[in-house]
Amino acid sequence: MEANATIIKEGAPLDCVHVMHMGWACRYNIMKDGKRQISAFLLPGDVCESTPMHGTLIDYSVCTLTPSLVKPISIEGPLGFAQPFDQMQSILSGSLLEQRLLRAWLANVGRRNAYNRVAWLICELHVRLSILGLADETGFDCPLTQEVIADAVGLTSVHVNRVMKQFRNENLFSFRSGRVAFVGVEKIRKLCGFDPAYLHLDLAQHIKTTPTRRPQLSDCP
Amino acid sequence: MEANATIIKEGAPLDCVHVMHMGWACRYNIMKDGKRQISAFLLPGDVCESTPMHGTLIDYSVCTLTPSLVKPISIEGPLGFAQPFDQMQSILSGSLLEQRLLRAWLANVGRRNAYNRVAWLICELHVRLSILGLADETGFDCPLTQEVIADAVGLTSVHVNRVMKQFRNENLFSFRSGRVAFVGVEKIRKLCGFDPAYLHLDLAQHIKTTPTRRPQLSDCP
DNA sequence: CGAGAAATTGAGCCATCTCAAAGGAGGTGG
DNA sequence: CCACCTCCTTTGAGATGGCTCAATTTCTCG
Repeated sequence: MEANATIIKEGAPLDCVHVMHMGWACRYNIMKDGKRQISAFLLPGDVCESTPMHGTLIDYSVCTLTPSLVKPISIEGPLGFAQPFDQMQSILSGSLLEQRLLRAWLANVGRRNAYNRVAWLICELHVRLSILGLADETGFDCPLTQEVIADAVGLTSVHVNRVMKQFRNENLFSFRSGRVAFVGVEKIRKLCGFDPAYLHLDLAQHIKTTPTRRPQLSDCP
Repeated sequence: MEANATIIKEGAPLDCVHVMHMGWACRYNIMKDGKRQISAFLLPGDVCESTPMHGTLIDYSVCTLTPSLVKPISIEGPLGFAQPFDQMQSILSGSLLEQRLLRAWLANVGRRNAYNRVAWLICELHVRLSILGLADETGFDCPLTQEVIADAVGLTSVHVNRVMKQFRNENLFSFRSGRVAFVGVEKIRKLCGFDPAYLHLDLAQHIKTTPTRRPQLSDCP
């Protein structure tokens, strides 16, 4: 799929599950006044549907942020029918993980200032990408626009820009031309109160459908 | 239970489910700097555990806000074992609803100003309480402190107070001595962009464990 | 009636927003 | 390979919404 392609439209009934194989996407809502709130970033291995229950009306939209490989998986009939228990379990784990992320995001937006908010998001992305083998201590490739980041953390793109500049000046990390380059991750985590364990990301394994070695973003043409 | 009693402590493993029968509670997280973010209000009929999966580590705390009647229900063994499918289904529906609420809250905190944010929360509470028969067009009893509201919507209690004053002056509703008294609900919904359908609250029925007629808050001593 | 909690109010500050313009960077047609 | 276009980033200036701090008043309840 192209960058900026719609995968899921708010209000549609769920009849099929989309798994990200390559590329980035985001889950979001558009408010009456046109503002957008992003509620999740979807990375390789993630499922676009936050709770893949057949027939439910979806309360968010999903679109790609980069060229992506998205695999749709059809669901036959209502869940809990013809579906092994294990699968149900793993859907539940996935749903649990989504909730944890959402609560963490809510706290991030509700109770941190712009500076820590952005730093925290960077830390989260770093952890998640590390698990996928898409990040290391030096940093990671990040296709996010400052405006996208702004919509995720409840700020203005202008202000995100200023905060980024501050990070650069303070020699914490730089975010330029699609790459987040760390100077020291620990320092960043400390200042924004990021706890890498908060997600219990071991759980994430349950919902991954692809093998341990994930496709690299760099594999992409 | 007393008001202000802890029902669930963050970090504990889930081994039992708590159903609210009477009174209000809230789910929250305390941040490293001591700030609190409330992520949900729990009303009669609600389950304190947002995803009752046995053994999972809970990433939030829950405490009562009023004197409450809370019924613990033990879970025998891991979920999906000795549990009928229907139950699993309803846990999943519950989890889905929690997610919808969380996304709505995130958008509320991330993308609305103080005024609309508080108005929106009031609207949500009104809808949920209406379903329980605890609210009507004239308003509802609301035991929330301005500080609690502030912690839910990412503001300061001082500022919540000023916003409340504005609502009063503009003749939209008043919030005094534990009662939200509407002048006109529709006007409020319109101004803050509240859509009563967003939660698909019909779904809520799935996770309720108590009969249609709920205990009234006013039944409480 | 007294004590503690919650609500209210004022004054001043500053974080973040808005508006606007200017500078890259990559992509495409000629 | 250049000119141009578009999208993104960067920067400035000024406005303001929401915060902090602190004092006062009102409620609630024993």
